[in-house]
Amino acid sequence: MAARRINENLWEAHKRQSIQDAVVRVMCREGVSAVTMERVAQEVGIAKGTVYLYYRSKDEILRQLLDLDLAELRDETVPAIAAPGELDARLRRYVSAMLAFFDRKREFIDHCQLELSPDARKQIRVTLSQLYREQMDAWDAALREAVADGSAAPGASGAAAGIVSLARGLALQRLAGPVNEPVDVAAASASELIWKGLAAR
Amino acid sequence: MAARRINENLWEAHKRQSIQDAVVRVMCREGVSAVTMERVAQEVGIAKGTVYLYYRSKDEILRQLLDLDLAELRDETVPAIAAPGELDARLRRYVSAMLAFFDRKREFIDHCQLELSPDARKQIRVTLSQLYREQMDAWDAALREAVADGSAAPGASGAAAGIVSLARGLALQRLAGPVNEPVDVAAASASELIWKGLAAR
Amino acid sequence: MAARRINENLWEAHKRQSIQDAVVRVMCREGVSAVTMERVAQEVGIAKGTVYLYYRSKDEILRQLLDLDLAELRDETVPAIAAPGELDARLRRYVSAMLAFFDRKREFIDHCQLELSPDARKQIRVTLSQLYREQMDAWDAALREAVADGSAAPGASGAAAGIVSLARGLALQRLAGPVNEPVDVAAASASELIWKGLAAR
Amino acid sequence: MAARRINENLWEAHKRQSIQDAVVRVMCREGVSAVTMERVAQEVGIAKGTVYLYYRSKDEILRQLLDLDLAELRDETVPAIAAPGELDARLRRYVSAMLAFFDRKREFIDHCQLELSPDARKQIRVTLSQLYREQMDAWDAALREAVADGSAAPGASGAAAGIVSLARGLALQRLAGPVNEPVDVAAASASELIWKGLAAR
DNA sequence: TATGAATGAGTCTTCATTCAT
DNA sequence: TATGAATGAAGACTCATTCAT
Repeated sequence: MAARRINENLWEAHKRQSIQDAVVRVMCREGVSAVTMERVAQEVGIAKGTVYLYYRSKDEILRQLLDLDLAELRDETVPAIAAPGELDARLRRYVSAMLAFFDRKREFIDHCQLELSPDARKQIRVTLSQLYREQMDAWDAALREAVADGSAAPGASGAAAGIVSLARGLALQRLAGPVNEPVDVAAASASELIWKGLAAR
Repeated sequence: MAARRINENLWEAHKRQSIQDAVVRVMCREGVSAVTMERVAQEVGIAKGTVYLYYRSKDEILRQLLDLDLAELRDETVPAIAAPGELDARLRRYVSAMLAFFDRKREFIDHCQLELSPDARKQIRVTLSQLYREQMDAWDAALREAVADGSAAPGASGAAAGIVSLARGLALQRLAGPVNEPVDVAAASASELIWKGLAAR
Repeated sequence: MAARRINENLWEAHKRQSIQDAVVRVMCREGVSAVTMERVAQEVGIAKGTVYLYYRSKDEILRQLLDLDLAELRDETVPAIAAPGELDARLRRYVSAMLAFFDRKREFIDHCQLELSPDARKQIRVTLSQLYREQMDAWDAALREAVADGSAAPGASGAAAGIVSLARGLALQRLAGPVNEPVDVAAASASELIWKGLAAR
Repeated sequence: MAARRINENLWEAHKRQSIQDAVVRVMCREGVSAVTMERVAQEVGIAKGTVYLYYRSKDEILRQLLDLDLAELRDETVPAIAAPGELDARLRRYVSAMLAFFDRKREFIDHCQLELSPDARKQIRVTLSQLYREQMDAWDAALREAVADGSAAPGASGAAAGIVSLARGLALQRLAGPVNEPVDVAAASASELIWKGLAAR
């Protein structure tokens, strides 16, 4: 009986997942405006009405899609900043995580800030904003510590915003065009830029 | 006759401008979904049908809107990179221009990557991508030159992508939340971050 | 074998009854639009598909519901008219029965004239119409008899339609607002109105 | 200019009227469930979207339809009760007005208590209830006066509810089946029933 | 040139009914 | 006999676009 219940949940989760996937596929291939309930159902291979057995509304689908992605992004970045290890290594890993995430979500993220109800949009924006704030706070703490123990230059502690911005900008950059470099390489050069600076000494 | 023609063109340009302005106003105040032809016409103070005398379609309006903005962004950033002067000053001016632009367009840009036809979206993306490529090329040239004359560290020449990304990420960062610092200050710290790096020496 | 058959029939009748009851409960508590097959099944505690083992369609359920109620109304009113006893007492009992029925069905009847297929509606209308015709016929007979034996005024024999109408209107009146008087009292004053008339003598 | 404005209003009123008429026609001929926006538009001979230029929603159409009818019913009945003249004549005229109204609206009214949003239904019910209350109050006053000047029997003053109920029941009676008698005749016998009573004297 | 009434394709959503298990 | 996931027809409503005036 319990097994039965678990299987049902698994099945439902699987169905929800396939709907989410279909949304992403349609969005990427055909653009946001193609994401209609009809088209999504067709993509999954089910009837329009069936989608409503798994989601109450179109809005709920998109909302969950973003929620899950934002949670994923948080889990992959914030802990990396506070992790033990040398600061420059952490910097590299953080930028790496950012780039990898955006590479993975590519076109979806690029499209997805829209077609949500105004409420949902506001919520997403708040969440995203909190997330970057968390990253900045983590960097702020990490930098202060590094300055204190001498591994970073005095004054470095103000750079948190810059680091997060660089990672974010780099990620968006990669979304726009064809990806030229592997994540690791891009992350390494960005980290080095920040770490060493341009100036000749 | 020629004067007549010129006046007509002036008049038409003026009308098109007021339509563009109306779109931006509505978008910022009421959100993307409020941007209907009806609402736009009402905002301009003309009839719905009249809008179609100046633009073939809604899509054309949005497309032009973005085109103009992108051109503006290009004019304000690319020349700044190649301008004469010290490299760090140019870096600061470049970042400054980026931030100022996004600050100015704030809510509009934030909303506007959508509601376009798939074609228009693709075009915008290409244009934007070209623009950032131009910025990167300009930085690449500037950096090589600086390395050659010793004002930048050897190796700095690979940092073009990072600089552009940082500026872009910083700009988006400012779009998300309330703006805390003036453009100048933010640009100065970002530039310094890149210029000096974090590492203690 | 026969017993088996009887049991099955009993079981089926029981199931059908519980479905009918569920419909009434949902209709009264949540309004007509809440009466979906899903909601009804849930109220009975069975699956949606199971309902279709007992009724061919939603329409059939509602049709039977009304049929049963109309039969009930008939059984409670028509015999009362022809029953032995003084005419004014019978009048009072008739009106009483009408009011009691509508009081009992209250919200149900009030809602139930709809959501039926056009066919079903027509049928119900015919049946209801027949019922009131029966009541009128019964009153007509009763009145003629009373006139003949001198207990009613000559001319009273044309009043059948009026009596039935008054009872019906009174019943609907009570459906509309909060019920102020007990059935007996309301029936007594209505009967007296008809029996004695308004005119000063 | 003013004329222009007036013409526009006339035109709009005319359009709204033709929509209302179409709704009634469809409702009567094909039943409530046939009243879809599509069908209504088709009946008027316009496009679906055009209906929405004149009414915000389906609900608004039905609501207005009922509002107008209820106002009409009120205007035709309440004043008749308080009008000068003999009480029995006023009784006859009142019943007459009720019957005439329901005859006129026939099938429409019979169908129309539904398909409204719960809110609208509640409002209609309240309004209708108030209307009958007004009729009862008017009768109450009229009866007291008549008792005071001796033209009605003492005790008649309690009959207001009965009169209104009789008229209402009679009206519904006529809705149900084919109409056998002219309004006048039916009203006359109902009035006489109430006025003289059944009892032999 | 300007209007705005009219259009109808397209969207989300509901729910009676079916059918494989 | 019972289930409930799946279906898809149908309905309300929106809005870019057209066109007669």
